[in-house]
Amino acid sequence: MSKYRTHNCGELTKKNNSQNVILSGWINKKRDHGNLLFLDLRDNYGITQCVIDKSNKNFIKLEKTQLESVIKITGRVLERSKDTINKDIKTGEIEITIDSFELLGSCKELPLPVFSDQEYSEEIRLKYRFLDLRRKKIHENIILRSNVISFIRKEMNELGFLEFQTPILTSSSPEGARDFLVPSRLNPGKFYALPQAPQQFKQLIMVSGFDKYFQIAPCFRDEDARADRSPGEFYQLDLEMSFVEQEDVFNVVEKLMVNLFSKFSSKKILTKKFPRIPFEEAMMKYGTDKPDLRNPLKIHDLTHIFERDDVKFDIFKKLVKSGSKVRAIVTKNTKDKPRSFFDNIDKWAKDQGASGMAYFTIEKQNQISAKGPVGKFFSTKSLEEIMKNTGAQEGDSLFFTCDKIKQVQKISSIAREKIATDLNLIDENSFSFCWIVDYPIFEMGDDNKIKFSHNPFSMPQSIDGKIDFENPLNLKAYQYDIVCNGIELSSGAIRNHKPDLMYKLFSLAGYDKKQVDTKFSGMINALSYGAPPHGGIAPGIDRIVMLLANEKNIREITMFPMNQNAQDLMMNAPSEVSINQLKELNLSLKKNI
RNA sequence: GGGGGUGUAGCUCAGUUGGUUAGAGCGAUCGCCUGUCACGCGAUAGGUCGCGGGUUCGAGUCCCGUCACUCCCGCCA
Repeated sequence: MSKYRTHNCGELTKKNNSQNVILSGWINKKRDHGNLLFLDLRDNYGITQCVIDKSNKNFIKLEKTQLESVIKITGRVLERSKDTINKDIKTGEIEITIDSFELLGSCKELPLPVFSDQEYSEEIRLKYRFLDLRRKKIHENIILRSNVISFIRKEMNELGFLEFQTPILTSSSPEGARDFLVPSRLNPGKFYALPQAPQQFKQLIMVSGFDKYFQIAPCFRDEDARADRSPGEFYQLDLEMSFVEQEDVFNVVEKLMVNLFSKFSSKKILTKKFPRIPFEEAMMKYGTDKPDLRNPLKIHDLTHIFERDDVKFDIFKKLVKSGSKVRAIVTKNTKDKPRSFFDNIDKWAKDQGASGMAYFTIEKQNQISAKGPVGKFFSTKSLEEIMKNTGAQEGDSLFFTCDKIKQVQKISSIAREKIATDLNLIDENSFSFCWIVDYPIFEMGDDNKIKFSHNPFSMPQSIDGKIDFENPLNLKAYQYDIVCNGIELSSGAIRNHKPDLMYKLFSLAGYDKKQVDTKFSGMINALSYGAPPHGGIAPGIDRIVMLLANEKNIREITMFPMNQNAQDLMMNAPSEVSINQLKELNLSLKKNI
């Protein structure tokens, strides 16, 4: 029998009536009636009410013991009378009559109340994270995270994947995010880098013949924080498979996501087979490559309407002539919405840096007409054409925006979100997954040079067995993203396992063979000794847990997060180091830091 | 690097047009209370109004600067 407990604080029921028990835990709450004291004892498993009265010699001592102190009590389970049952806790049918107690760990005056629904500043929460983590909601989030990770491990093992660790001290990668560097003592002047992802290692694992690999992999990128992005480190479910095509990877991930999300959330998954949306189509319909498909609104291109002579909306017509595009969003049956609804969206668009959003509502008396500030510029025929193009009907409204392609995509994408939110069109009780596929390999850089738009290791798609190297900007890759509720969970690809093809693609981006050999020596060398076709993906664990826990901030699902300035306020990291440590590493600091 | 928000008691917040001694709830301390489960009642302690400067007879309040936290942009192959 344990010295500290016979039961935990979440398991006793009336079945245990009149048993003698020992419980240990934190004092969650005291209700002191002067001669009678109720004390809620809490541990990881639950809360149990304990009672003591003044006839017990321990009464005064216990009455004075601080909240959040850790105590051990011995006592007897007593079934509560009907009118004193607490239905809110698992152990609410019983209480413990305290016989004696022992103070195991005393607690000073608390810098933040643990038992409370209050919100606290991030600063105090992070500094006293061990107290913050005792609180119910975040405690449960962290447990959820643990359960999600074990579930993933179990599923992956059952699917025949092997889990391997890859090095944490590795080499700096030439492209991508900023690296965290670690100076090498044995190699003065040289640095390790922490991996941004185990990308090259997992491909090497495939070349080594292990067939299917996964890892709950820590990844390190020295980039600025966001609400959904920790500074410094995050975790991916990194996976890679040999002898597969894109659909094989999709099948594994779809099955995993559906199992995972249905096990850990009661929200419904809208489509169990995730729609595949080509990148170009996503950019057109949603203005982004991470569309929230819970949102029923779609974006329509109406540029050609503004080339018609019977449309007199000159501001847009002029812009269209100089190469701008017009995009529109249709809202169903909004003819009775107040003027303020439309004006708010126009004002909002202006706040977002757009020139605003023009709008009108389609009406029909004798013939189709448009009602609204710019309605008079549209002829009946042009309106009929708009209705044909967009599926809009009488009583529907259209919101227009006109700008250069990138800006018009951006503003229409966030307008789609804004309008749907205003009209309450998004079903918060669902998950909507999709695959974005057919990413272009290259894009035109600001310097008018062709550059890789994503991962340079992706396999280009061929048409009729041929790859069209003459038009590199048209080349598509077997590269894909998985998106859920507008959040990018991950991107992945079928890899380019042919060195010749890799040299060719790099040459299109302006790298000669020698540069490729230097930059990616490990990879390119390995691919030259018999590499299997392979591909994979790496869904972000943190974002998955955020979706499952319904949290907007990554710190709510991270045990010991850093603040926005990448500092750990509890451990005081980063910190200064001694002169000797620097000396050993052959480092010196600039004086004026 | 840039933009927005916040900063008043241990915690969460209020503080009017610039005007006497800066308040409340929770927590702490002390006292009363034997059926509470956000127990109740009474009292006490607790403040560099983030920091520095300015305007003013007078600044928590107005102005300038600065720091911290946070959200966003840039960045994130």
